[in-house]
Amino acid sequence: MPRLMPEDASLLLDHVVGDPSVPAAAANAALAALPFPSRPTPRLLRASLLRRLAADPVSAAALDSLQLLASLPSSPSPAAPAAAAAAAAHLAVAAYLAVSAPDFDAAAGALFGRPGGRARRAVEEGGAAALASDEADAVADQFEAAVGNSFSQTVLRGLWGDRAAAEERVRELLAVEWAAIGQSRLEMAAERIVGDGAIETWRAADEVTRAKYRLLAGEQRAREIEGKLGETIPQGNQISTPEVHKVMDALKSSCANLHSVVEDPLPAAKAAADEVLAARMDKAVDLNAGEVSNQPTACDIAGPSAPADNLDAPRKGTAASLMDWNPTARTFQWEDSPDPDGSRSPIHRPQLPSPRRTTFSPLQPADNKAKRRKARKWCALEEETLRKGVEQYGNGNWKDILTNNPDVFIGRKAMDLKDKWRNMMR
DNA sequence: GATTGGGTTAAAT
DNA sequence: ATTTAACCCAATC
Repeated sequence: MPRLMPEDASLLLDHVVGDPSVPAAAANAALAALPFPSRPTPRLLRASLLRRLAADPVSAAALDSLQLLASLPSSPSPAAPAAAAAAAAHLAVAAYLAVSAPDFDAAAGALFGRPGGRARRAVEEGGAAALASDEADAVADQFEAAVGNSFSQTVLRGLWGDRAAAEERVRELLAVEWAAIGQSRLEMAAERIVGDGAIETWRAADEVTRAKYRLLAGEQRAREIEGKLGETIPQGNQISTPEVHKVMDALKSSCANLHSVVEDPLPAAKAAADEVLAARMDKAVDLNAGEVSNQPTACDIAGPSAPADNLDAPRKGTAASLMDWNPTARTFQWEDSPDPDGSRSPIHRPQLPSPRRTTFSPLQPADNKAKRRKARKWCALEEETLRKGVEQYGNGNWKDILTNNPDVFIGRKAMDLKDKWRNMMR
């Protein structure tokens, strides 16, 4: 058995750490067990940052990760949703750090002050393109202006002081990023050898290499590919002894074992992406519905959908708000209001510039038919986690089980957990 | 909003 | 053709 070379370690980490269905614990174990490559693949670098963010989504270190992530060369498709999610997460974390710091003035200055503020630099020209936006500029200005102004600080705390909201922005970014992370080097190689590109690859291979391909592809697939090559399988070249058969069987079963352990990450990633897109489209539709009643075809019209919607001040409670009757109007409302009875006239509310929103157009808004998700088989880890979850949180508490295992149940809904449990109990 | 029972779809046998 | 697993819907709490 040859020693594990650094390139091999790099390939393995690229495959495992970059696979969203591999739980954090397993990825960390792999990272601890193998030398981290001196020149990691972009995918591995990205995945490492994502996992670091997942473990610690709202902190100074997270802000670093977010900025680093934005400075990486973008994934295969530099999708607009990804950039929007990155900008929203970065802004939410930076703003939360500022408002939650013991010394607002110092923190806001360090983060948003001109010219050297950490977050300011990231969102301005010359910083990461993905993080730049009019909204980010506006918020940076707000924070800068709030230094020494306790009233503005109160407003900003109300707007940005919800840690859970900031974390949610980061989780949304993680979902988008994982969905776009693409194939590992190993998967691409596998694709070339047994997938669509097989014919060309096999044609170019010499007989020794092709023999290896045959082992990797399995007997049946190899026959298919060689059939398409228009060549007969050279029986004469095959050594046929019981020993060779034993070795081949062993290889095949270890291959099968590998397949059963290493889940294809793409379906989960696709599901996660669909999830995010669907959630956004739902929001768009809901806004339209609330605004224009009795208009069944309203979904066809591009509405005021806004992915940055939840960047709003956390609006808890049921107090009536201007937002209730005029969705385009903006008002501030904060939890730690000094007059909880609401007796103060709105005229006294501070006049900070409202964060601007970038309009977001979901793909294919015309197709309102919510299409059925493609059925994706449950892997052993999911089943085991579900079993443990029912034990721990109780039968029926699907939401708890789901939200406490976000790494495992990627693209699943609470309802799916219920259905799966029903199947498992049959 | 979360959960549930009953129903539909499509893959597997 | 039948069975099974994953997914969806609408009622209910």
